Amino acid sequence: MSQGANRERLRRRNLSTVLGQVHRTGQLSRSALTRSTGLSRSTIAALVADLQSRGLVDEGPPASTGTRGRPSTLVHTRPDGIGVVAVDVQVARSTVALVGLGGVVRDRVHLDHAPHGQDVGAVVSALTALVADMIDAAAPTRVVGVGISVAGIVRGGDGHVHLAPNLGWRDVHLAAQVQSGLPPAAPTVRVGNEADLGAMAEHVRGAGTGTDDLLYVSGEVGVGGGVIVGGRPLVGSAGYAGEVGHMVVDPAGRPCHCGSRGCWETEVGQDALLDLLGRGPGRGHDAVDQVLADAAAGDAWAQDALATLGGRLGLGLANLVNLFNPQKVVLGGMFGRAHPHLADAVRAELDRRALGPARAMAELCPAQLGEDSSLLGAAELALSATLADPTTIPPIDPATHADPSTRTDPAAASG
Amino acid sequence: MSQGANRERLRRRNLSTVLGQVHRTGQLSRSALTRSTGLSRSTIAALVADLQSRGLVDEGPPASTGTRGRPSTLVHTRPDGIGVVAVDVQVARSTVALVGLGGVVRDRVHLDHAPHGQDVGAVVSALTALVADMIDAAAPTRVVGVGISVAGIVRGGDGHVHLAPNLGWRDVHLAAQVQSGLPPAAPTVRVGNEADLGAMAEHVRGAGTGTDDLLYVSGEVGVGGGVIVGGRPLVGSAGYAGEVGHMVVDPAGRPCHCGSRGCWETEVGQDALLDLLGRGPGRGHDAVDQVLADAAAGDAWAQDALATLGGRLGLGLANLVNLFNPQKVVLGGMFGRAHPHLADAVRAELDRRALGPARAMAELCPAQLGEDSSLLGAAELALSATLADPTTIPPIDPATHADPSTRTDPAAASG
DNA sequence: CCTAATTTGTTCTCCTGCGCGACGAAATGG
DNA sequence: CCATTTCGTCGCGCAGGAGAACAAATTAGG
Repeated sequence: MSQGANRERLRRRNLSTVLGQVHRTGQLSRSALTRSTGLSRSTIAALVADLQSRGLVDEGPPASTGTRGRPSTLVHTRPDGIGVVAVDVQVARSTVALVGLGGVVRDRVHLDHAPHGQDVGAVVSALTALVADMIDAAAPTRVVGVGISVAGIVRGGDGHVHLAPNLGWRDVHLAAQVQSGLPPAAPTVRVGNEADLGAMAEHVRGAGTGTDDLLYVSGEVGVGGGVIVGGRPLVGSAGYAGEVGHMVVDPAGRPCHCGSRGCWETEVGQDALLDLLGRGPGRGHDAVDQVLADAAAGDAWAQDALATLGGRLGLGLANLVNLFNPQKVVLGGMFGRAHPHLADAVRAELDRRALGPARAMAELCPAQLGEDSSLLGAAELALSATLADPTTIPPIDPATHADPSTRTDPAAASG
Repeated sequence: MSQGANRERLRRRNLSTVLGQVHRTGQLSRSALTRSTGLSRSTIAALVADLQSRGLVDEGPPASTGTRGRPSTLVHTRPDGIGVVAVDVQVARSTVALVGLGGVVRDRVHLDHAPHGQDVGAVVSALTALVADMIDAAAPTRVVGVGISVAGIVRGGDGHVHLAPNLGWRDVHLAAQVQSGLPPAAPTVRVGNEADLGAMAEHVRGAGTGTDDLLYVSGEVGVGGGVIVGGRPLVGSAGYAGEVGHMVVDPAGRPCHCGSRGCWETEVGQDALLDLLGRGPGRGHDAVDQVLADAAAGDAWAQDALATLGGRLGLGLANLVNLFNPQKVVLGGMFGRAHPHLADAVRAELDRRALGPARAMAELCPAQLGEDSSLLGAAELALSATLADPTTIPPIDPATHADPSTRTDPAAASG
């Protein structure tokens, strides 16, 4: 249950703390590290040197801060140190990207899918090939993880996709399939839910920076949710947590594909918006953008529809605010794009439904990372093992000449 | 943000881990500690000796386990070492108890309240006096904390009760008031929500032992909820999290005292049950017990009413299961007492509404601690600071003769 | 009843890893 | 140009956990 802490774990933890901070901020002085960690200067020096020997960070020239005293050395992520391959699987097309430590997208490839459903195996094979290519092309950057974002019900432990309705997937062992299509020395493949990963990304480098309790709700065809609790993602006992889309908001409401009735996403999903305007549930994304354009141009009908949607959105958000007491409520996807037209209605409903103190501290804001949020979240997922234990990255020993297999994943043994 | 770990904190953490395990299990061998913590035998010996010197634990004679080899020394909580005063504030009467390390209730006093509302100040003063008496009477046990359970919206940080509808309280600085009524040397007073504390208690020593992700839902006049996520209580950014009672399950439902409509607790609270049977919203608790007795005696109307209530309960629980993906759903209060009559209807609704994988792993069970769950949770709350940092308890130095002020709280400085 | 095997407690030494103080280096301010 | 401030580096001290060696306490088996 509770782990004891020995020297090894102590060092690991401190390395993890320092690397994590550099990763988040990208650039940070040693003295800032001493302050934020409470560790001494000599310890910080030793930790940074350790991380440097593993090729994870580098020190740059000190930058004057205008204050008195000797300026502190800057620590930054090493551009070609390590990286991960992040994959965002979407309906129309998927994205495969090489993301470096610090969250920089260094390379990006798209894969268009056939318009009306495609064999799951074919999609997975094509993606796997792209991942393999990207790992190869990344050299000399060592790829330490692969993260995949899927809009569906994903078991965290083994990356099994139980159901991804919009992709038409059911019971796909995604992580295992991709892993088996990669060379044996390839890094571990992990899979996460799109919204959970979006929440993570917004928490680390988006609208939720510096906020340890946030709620991310993303509107697409369905509605996805991700929760950060105390700075950590809420996963539940098997990684299924955060499924906000099927929260019942009206027991007698419209039937949902999940078998229940009156699920939130039947009320605030793409089709619900189009239905409000009498436009059929056709090609969702483009039609929604049309509504947003209309509303922006002053179309009262579109504005009304969005306000109605905002009310329904606010109803569900009120429940979630009561349950999670977040500092920020970040709206992503369609809700983020429609934020200007929704916000007033959402806030009004929150005022009506959510309990006073929890309501008062929950700040509503749109996502900042846009299309990239799930992709960057997938990168965070892939990086998480390394961030938690930087000692899995072997030191670059100048004596022993660089072994090509160094690019493999030494983190596989970690739990 | 992320704390660095130095030697001091390392030791603190290890002491905390060991003490926490002894506290939970009450009795545990040294060798079990080495296994569960991963620390060496010599380290465990040193840690236990340290805790022993602070009067927190003691070693008993080794008990043969039937296996080969030398039997391991048993470590148990020290009966008269430290304790906390736990208070459970309820409508009709409150309880003040002295609870020792290990969760043993060593003394218990009740305070009956006037039938129809009483001045808040009078209640608080009376409780404070009882707490002070109990601290005095506890000697030589050192009282290291005071924990109070209240059915209401409580700010975790400073123990401010924003609203406790059933008590008729609004904006009561409960922690501060009680604290100011105690001697200056008295330990810190903390306040928590009844259901959050109930969840904690069931997690530590009730139906949720060994379960790190559980959901506790308690039915009284209203409906309270507490969530344990990854072994830790879900508090949110200000401690307001877990307010399940005002989850809207029917936007056009009955008006709730909170100002919203169709809140879950208007559908499954005590009055909702009585309403189903055409019995007015009178004296809740006794009337509910009568319904339960009727149902147990075979009264079909009562059974039907409970089944209907179970369906509504299941609806909300389905939402929560989707959101939190718990391993266990623990029903407390009225729901726990009515479990035999509710369970089938709840399970049926869960099957219909909750998503497959999350539903499959969520086990429904009644609470085990009954009336005492919030009280024991309050004790856990009061103990938490000491459990997190046992070094706040000074060693009992035989050289320096026992200082009477040792009974004060050295944990006040902890964050 | 006695011996072998096994597991644990105890003690001792070793060594890692962090804090601290001293000193030099690099900036600002007057 | 010097005082002041802040920071990096180096050396030392030390806390605390690991591991080995030995003693102790039990079971298994004859």
